[in-house]
Amino acid sequence: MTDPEEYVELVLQVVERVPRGRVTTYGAIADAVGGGPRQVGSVMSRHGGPVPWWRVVRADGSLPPSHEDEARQRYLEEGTPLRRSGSVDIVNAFWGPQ
DNA sequence: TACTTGACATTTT
DNA sequence: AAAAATGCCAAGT
Repeated sequence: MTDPEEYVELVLQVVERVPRGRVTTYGAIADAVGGGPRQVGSVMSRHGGPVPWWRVVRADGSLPPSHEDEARQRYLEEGTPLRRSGSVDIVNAFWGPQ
């Protein structure tokens, strides 16, 4: 059941489903596809290239520690609600797996 | 089998 | 508000 390859596909599909201008969290994805948030993050680091990885943020709205600057540009272009703290306004921008 | 590591989360200092 | 400590899950060594 759920081979590693399938698990990766599930995660990537959820990310692709995130609407423009919204974001989701690793925990939400983990809750939807199973496993733990760390596992989701690991999958993203290995196979998150071709998907809008900037729409996936940490639980408090902070950006991934590896590509914040890139992600911030995307947010400015897409009109994602940002906070003065430099993080995403997770309260208004959060999108959960439907 | 045991220890270490990692795009995390939550609670406590 | 920011940093450290603890818990969690799976994979690699």
